[in-house]
Amino acid sequence: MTQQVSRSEKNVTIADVAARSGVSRAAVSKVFNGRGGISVATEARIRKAAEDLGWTRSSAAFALRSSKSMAVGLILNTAVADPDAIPMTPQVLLGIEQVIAKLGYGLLLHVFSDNPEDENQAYRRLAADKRVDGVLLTNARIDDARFKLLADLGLPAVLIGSPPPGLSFPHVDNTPPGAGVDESVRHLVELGHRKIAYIGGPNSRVQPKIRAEAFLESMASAGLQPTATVSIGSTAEMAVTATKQVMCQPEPPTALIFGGDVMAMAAMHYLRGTGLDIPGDVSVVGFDDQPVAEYMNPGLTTVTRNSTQRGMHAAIQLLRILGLDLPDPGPLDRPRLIVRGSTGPAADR
Amino acid sequence: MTQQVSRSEKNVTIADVAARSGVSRAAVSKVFNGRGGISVATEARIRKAAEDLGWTRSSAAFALRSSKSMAVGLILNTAVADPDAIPMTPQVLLGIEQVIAKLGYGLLLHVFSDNPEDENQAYRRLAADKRVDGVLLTNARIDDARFKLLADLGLPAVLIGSPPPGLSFPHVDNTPPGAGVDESVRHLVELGHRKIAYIGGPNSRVQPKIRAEAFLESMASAGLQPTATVSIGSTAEMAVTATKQVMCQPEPPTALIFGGDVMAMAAMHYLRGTGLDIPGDVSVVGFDDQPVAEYMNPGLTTVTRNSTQRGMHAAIQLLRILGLDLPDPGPLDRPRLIVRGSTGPAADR
DNA sequence: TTGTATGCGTTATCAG
DNA sequence: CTGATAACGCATACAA
Repeated sequence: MTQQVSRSEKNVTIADVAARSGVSRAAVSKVFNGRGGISVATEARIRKAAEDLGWTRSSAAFALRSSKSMAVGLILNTAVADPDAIPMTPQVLLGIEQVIAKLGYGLLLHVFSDNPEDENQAYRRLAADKRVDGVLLTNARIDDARFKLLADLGLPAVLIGSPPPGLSFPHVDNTPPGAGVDESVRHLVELGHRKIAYIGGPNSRVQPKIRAEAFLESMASAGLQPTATVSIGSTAEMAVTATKQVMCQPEPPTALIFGGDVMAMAAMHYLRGTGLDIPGDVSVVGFDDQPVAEYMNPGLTTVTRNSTQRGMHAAIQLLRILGLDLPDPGPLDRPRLIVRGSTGPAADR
Repeated sequence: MTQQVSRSEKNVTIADVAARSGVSRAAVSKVFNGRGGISVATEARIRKAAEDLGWTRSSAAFALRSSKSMAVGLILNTAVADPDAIPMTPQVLLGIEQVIAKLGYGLLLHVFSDNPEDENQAYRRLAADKRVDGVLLTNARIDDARFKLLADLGLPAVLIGSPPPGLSFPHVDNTPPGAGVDESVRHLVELGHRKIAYIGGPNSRVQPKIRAEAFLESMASAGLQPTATVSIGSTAEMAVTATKQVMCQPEPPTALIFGGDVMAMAAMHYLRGTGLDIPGDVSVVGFDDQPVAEYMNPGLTTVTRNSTQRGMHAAIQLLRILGLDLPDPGPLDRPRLIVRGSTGPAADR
């Protein structure tokens, strides 16, 4: 029982604790920072005093003095075209939080619009403000200026995903970064598909580009020519547009691989509307399992990744850079293909 | 062109700005805190100097001195039963961010597991730490201790959703809080349905309870007896369990209203598996439009809310409590029923 | 209109 | 092992 919670909880400072336990403020500080030099008895007395007074160190004073904010920033940049979509699954967030919370770190969220100009400003400010000790990045662009900028600013950062080719930057991703797409292709080839198309996000983003390239490679190793490889955008609308276009070709594909589940689901919806049967006429594969992909009719065959783990590893890597003594988390789980009803034997035509 | 970005960006402090513009530190402070008393010319000089030096006030020092952290906390409590589900759509997050970011506030995210014991601790710490000036709450429980606790701690807070009945607490929700369910019932009644069941989240949560009650009221005003009202849990699995049970009754309903879209989608999936036609045999209605609800087959009839707006209003209310001079945002948009293919005329049996 | 002095709560240093 | 004391960077009353 902590008595009197609301007893005009003034600002109980370290001085109060020191006074109550009859020691100096420095002694209290030492105890609560794990720095030795305090006798066991004294430490117990100090801890008790702090407990009684309900004292917690002021994060502001701590930050000022130690220039550690004990917070990491998560920076999401939304696409202008699709302001409603945050390129981040809640699971990643959860993973990050799980790691940092128990180490006393907070997660400061930032959502920037996709405007490189004020983004520059924003990052500068972030570094100058020192509200965070490091940042987590997502959704890298091919010509992303953030990597150089952050390096210049000296702000520790870890990218969730892969950096642009040729650039070395701390990041967390599967190896190879295109993992998952190869399995999708293999699965379709085994089902007898020869005419396969890929419809994914814009080539200006690293992740979609990598996936498109992985598709091309996988097709090549299967000895196949892709029917189409479309890099367009990550929205449902764009997926439909691209699907329409691809299916209107003289030799339409019998299977479609998408860069994301929402794209795939939207396309399924559209295809059904045109009277095509899935998977009778055309097979559909998604990417990055959405919980609801399972409930589609037919269920969507897709690639699932351990998103919570992605978040955890990213957080761990960042904290390691910040100097915390954490074990290397090792590689990420390999993405897995989940076969459901949206893929079937190739139509015989 | 800001010259020399990486010129060992030491700690450029307010003193540097003062020196460069030939004034005292106090003058600089005054300019950047909107307190008058500085001549236009001097102010311009000061601002230019700050610009040149890339100076931003240290958030730590500011927080220490002014005891304002310029951050708000968003507290999510995940259900133990379903650790992968954050009870929060990204849109709400986006709405919050849009409001607070341009006012210089940061969003500090916290995810607690559903354990009331350490939750208490966590809130105490949150208040003591003063890392946030106020908090946003979600997912209220009927016997939620947080409201009293936060009041005791003097930590400003706004609940997204409605507080437990009988309790007054700053919050943002539709009026009435059950809005949307009534429309669903009316829609089904107009289609000729008489046997309607409701399957929603647990009664221990405020929101699900309110929705269940709204369902009962709407049924009563239509002169109907509900076939079933199940309060179970918000997961897909639980929705399926409940659906199975409800449909096995001697007189199964011809229409099902669910407390959430994921529940509805999972149930649709299950119902199809049992050979039932949607909406031929049974109509299905969801709640809180998920973008993908549209792509189900048939499309899911559901209630959509302006989630971004919910987030914005919650943030605005909190900032108003914190003393910012913002206009009252007024009421939320009323939820709208979106009729898609999952609802149709009542089966004739 | 501008400058000076002081304190916010903590940690680091260094002498006891 | 302990206790002063000086920063950390800023905001504010008050003096000029």
